[in-house]
Amino acid sequence: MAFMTAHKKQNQDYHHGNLKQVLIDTAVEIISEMGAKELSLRKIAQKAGVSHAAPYRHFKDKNAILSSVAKQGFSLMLERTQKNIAKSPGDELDHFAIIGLSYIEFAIDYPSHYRVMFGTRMENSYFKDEFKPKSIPVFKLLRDTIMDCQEKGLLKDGDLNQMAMAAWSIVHGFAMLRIDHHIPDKKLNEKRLNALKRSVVMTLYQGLRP
Amino acid sequence: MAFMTAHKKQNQDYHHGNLKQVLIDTAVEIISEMGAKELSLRKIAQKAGVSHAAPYRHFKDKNAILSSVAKQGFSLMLERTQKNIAKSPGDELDHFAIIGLSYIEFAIDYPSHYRVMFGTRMENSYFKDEFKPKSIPVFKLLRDTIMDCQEKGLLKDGDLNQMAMAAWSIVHGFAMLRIDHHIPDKKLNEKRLNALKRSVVMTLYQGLRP
DNA sequence: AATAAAATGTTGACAGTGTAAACATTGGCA
DNA sequence: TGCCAATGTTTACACTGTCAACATTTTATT
Repeated sequence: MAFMTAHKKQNQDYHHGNLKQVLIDTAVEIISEMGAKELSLRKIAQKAGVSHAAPYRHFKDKNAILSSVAKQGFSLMLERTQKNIAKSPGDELDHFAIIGLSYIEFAIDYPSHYRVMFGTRMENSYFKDEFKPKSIPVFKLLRDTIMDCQEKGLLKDGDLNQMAMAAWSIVHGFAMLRIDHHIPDKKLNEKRLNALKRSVVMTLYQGLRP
Repeated sequence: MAFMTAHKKQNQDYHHGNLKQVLIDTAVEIISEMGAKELSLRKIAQKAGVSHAAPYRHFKDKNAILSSVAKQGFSLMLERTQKNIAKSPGDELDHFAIIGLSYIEFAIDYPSHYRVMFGTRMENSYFKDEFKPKSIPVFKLLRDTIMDCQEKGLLKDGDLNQMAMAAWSIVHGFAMLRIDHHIPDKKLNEKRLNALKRSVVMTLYQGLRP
């Protein structure tokens, strides 16, 4: 059956080499299609064409897979934000707004990732100390940008932590409300959604001006 | 064994009459102690001292119990907010700030309720159309208050929906980040938490001024 | 008061879940 | 080649939500 090895992912019964990444991707797919609540290890395994216990060779437990999804999410988010900033010729204040908009847009474009990234943390969490704000590059970027704006007098001279928290709160809140469907979907076309997004970020912006 | 009927809740094996409310309360307890993820129908039943299928006489399914928890939560939230407003001699703008603070404080004081109230909505949600913003009194109160402030020139003359969304976003975001432990608990004593809360609401406040 | 009906609670069953242990197969290295 | 570590499978167990069949208790009807 050598001819079957022509296409890679289909019929390599054993040791197909990149199962780890396949499982992560499959998890994301399932969350997208059926919601995080429906995600099960066995569904992941089945959809990946592998026995239900195979994932345990690559992940300690189910949470470990979710943790990987989150890690990939933070990476995507940073990348996108930096790209958007690089595209903009504006000053630091513009960058501040771009960070907020990028944050919201990432959440809307990758809701599965986002929900895993910012879901409830319990004591027995799969996010030991890995994903605390201080160790997440995107948050460092936010803080630095606020500081830059403060130094140039573009934002008010308040407590940095408090200002960063206000910023994080408003974009996180909007993103969560949106992807969890608390904002009615009806009659909210792309144009209106964009206006709403901008309005929310502008409120923040205005709230932190000198 | 007639003497056993002296105390009510203990030994009425059958038909104890208020099982429905007992189950709701037990659900809240379990969520508080072990997190929403750990909540199971069978644990509820066991803790309530009843067989594992008994809840089905009072609730269609597990989600129906959660729905009841949410309903009770909205009720508590409205009550508390109204009480806080009644206590305040201030003007509409003060009321606006009080609504925001009350919202955050409710979420922090009743995190189990709050998580159920504002958790992810899926298509197969237990919240059919019951808990849409428009039909929730607290949100009506928020909108009305913003309108009053606008009429008196206390808040800017923007789109009401957009302004309400900005307000909701920031308090929801902060509340969620807090109860889901994304804001590091360490070194955040009550005093600092209060300052943070106020700062967040004040940012919103400032962002919506004329 | 006797009895039928409705409400409420229990038992047993089933499919699906996460996870661990025992077993099987493969690929690479000596 | 032959061994061994890596990878995948099978089997098993306790737990979950839910349903159907059965048991008991309360309420309504005669």
